[in-house]
Amino acid sequence: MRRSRAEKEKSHERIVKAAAQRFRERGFDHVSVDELMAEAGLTRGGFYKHFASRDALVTEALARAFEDGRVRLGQLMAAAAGSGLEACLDVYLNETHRDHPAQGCPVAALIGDVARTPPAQAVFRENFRAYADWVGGLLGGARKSRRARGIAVLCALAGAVGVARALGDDELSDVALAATRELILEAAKAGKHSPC
Amino acid sequence: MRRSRAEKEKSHERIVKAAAQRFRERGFDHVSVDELMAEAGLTRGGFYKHFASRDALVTEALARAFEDGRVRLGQLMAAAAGSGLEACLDVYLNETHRDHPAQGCPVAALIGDVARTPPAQAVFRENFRAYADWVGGLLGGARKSRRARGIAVLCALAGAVGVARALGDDELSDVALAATRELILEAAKAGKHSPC
DNA sequence: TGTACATCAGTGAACGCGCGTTCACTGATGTAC
DNA sequence: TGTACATCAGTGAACGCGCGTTCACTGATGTAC
Repeated sequence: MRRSRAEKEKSHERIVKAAAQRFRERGFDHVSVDELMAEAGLTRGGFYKHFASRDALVTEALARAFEDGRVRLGQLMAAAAGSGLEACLDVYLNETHRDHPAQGCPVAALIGDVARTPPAQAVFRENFRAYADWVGGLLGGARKSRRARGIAVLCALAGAVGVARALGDDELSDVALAATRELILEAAKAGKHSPC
Repeated sequence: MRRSRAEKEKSHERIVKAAAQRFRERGFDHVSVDELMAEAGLTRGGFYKHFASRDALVTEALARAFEDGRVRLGQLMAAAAGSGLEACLDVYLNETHRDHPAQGCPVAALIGDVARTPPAQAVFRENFRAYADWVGGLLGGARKSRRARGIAVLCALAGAVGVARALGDDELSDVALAATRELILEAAKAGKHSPC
């Protein structure tokens, strides 16, 4: 039976929210429309009242994942001891983030999938740029190079968490997180008072 | 009709070789058994004379991809101007590597897939460790911390190439590669004569 | 070296399953008067 | 405010397709004598 506009919007939200989490958890594939609709308390058939295709949901869910990530990062940074770069590293490079991709950074969770899903790349690009600029803002040193250095730091962060997840429960997994922290801090220190 | 043992081995090689390339190119999914058998000049039905299951091929192909990568890296390093860390960065962080995942580093191409494919993780772990130690050997500074720093550098490298691929043709893609080069060089310099 | 038989690499059709998408239908919502 | 009708959110069955896996079959290879 028909539902009110407000209820439709709520349903839409629930689908996108579920997708943003499940996609980060298991990738764009390995999550079925059926499963997402069930998690949103609906059934298969209604999906196309909300999205033109599964790919359309992928795009929207990716944008939502970046938004989630921003919000969550904000919360954690506010709670972290101190602030700035070190707080960011603490919040990103830890086991909780590694073990809970569904609530984590979409860059770490979805680079591989995005590389093979052209329709999602525009959303990825825009949001990656914003993330990188935010990270760049935490760095000292020359203002002009901050965007570039922000990008490099974000690549290193995502690479470390991605590798840590691929390594599973190994001890190397923890080393990857800790060593990346040191790598970034050393580079940041060197970047601050340029030639030493 | 039956083939000789030598021919079977050649067939096996062709399948694994094709798989090692296609998997890096498009991920573990998005490559069908049919396609791989065809690329090896065979037909679907014979697959199970070579592998117990598709997953078994995934594992074997991942190991092969690491081997390929090692060989290729060796060749390119030998041809590169100078050697050591800078040659490694030149060889890894460039557009050719970004645009040809099939011949490239399995860490950059497959971290996401491996994280979601437990049976492949043992192979990944072993080979990642070997790669990281090799990279660590290119770094100066304290011997004890070289493994850890090698791991961090490899994470940063893979993260940069992974992100560059996800960004597609954007200018940010080139920035990610160049900025990661700088990040690693700065960190390596700082790491050499520890506190400055 | 030659012969007879078992083995088995490779073929191509078929099976079964999951999944994205479509469709006829229901009945509450939204709208026009 | 009330009534009549069109709209459309959500349902559940069905369709079509791709893919991993199985299977009966073929004929060259490997082996035992």
